[in-house]
Amino acid sequence: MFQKVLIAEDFPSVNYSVQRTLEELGIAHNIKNHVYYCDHALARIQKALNENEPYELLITDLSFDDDATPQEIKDGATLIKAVKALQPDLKVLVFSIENRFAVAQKLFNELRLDGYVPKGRSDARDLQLAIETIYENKKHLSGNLKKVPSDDIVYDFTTRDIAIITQILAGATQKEIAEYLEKNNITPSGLSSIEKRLKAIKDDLNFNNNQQLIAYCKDYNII
Amino acid sequence: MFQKVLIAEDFPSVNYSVQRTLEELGIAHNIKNHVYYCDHALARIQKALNENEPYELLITDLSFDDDATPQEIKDGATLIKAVKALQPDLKVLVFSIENRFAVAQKLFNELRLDGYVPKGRSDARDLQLAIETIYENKKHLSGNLKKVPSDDIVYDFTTRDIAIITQILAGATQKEIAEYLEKNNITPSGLSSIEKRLKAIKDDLNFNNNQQLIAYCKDYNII
DNA sequence: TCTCCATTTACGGTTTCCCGTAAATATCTG
DNA sequence: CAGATATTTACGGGAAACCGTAAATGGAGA
Repeated sequence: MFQKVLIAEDFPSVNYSVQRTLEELGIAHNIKNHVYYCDHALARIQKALNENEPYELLITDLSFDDDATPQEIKDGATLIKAVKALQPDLKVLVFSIENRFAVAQKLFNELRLDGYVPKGRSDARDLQLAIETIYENKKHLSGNLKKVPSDDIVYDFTTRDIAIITQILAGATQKEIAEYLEKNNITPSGLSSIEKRLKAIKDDLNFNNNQQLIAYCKDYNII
Repeated sequence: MFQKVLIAEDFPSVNYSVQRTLEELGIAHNIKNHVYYCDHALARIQKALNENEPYELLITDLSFDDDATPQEIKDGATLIKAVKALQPDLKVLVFSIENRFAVAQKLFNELRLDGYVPKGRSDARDLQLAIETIYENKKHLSGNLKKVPSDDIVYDFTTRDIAIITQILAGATQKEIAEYLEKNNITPSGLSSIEKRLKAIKDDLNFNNNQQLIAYCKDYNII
């Protein structure tokens, strides 16, 4: 079994139980292996590398609450990217409240993830199984992930789309949004282009009005 | 310190660490005192009462994931209401991911809650402090709750408002919503009344358009 | 440079929404 | 029951959004 495992998780209430799961797998407990910030996680991995005692596995959350301590890296995905650049062979297991299949799948594809376990009703067992699977050099995508059909096609909004939607939520009219885009050199900026883009998105997602689009964006944490 | 404490929490990853916190406070560990469903919690409290060994404290989550096991009681607030009816002197501490001050305050007022701790960066310590405070017969409202100014005035939508907004999100036009209200005997149902109501809400909340209203509802879990 | 193609903008008609006012209906009060 | 008040609806003008088409613009390649 793994000997050196790092946990990056901002909530002590979760961090503790991951520790417990590791102990049940016979992985020795060490206070230094539990960090509450992404920056600390990266620093510890770097340090371990320097000391020629690299970590074998990183278990990380995806979202980290902001607090008084300003951080360079503010979320798990960015952390994983940085970590993989530093130590490509390090196994990475995500343990997150996010339980949409598509989100996990995206991380597997983009970040060469080794495992994904959503927090949930059987997360302790799930986590244990994932660690064992990864130890055997296999990937582990938890079966407890929500595989909603519509979820597999997460609409990909461009940064311009996001800008438009953000302006809508700021209370701007479409004419004002056109002026805003022009001012910020976001092209195309014409009023007509905005109308067309919104229509195209709504057509794709089978929506009748913009309110539905806003709800969709909120549901999928796009804004 | 308390001797008999019941934990109602659906995620093992959180349940474990609450157990640990209790142990650190010298409260004896017993597998029967950790339940994963609201119905089980109520049953255990009833049983303890019958055996003349009542619980002293209930630590409960607010939201419980649905799964294959159908439940009578599906959320913490309902559980607390039922529990207080059964054993009015039982202390209740809520431990939830929800960290809005207004939500906690509402529970204090309506359910005679004894403590509220949001999951977060210092939740373990926070939880410990809360239990100690409650043991001294005092109320504990965690200082880590988000006290957003706008949060204190959560706009109170009527069931008719919710119906209108739901119809908007179903893609209905205002004319169609009027027909819908009429069909469902929700008064007033006139098109004009819908226009006026939406305008009134937007005026109150300083919004320019309905999209902002939808975003607001999503942010505050109104729909 | 010219042509072709794709993208963007301009324009006009239509629908929906917005918003004030007036009429109609309901509710309350003596 | 009459009169006063409040609520709801009807109506109409105007603004914003919607939507198709045509004109303009901008590159890429010959």
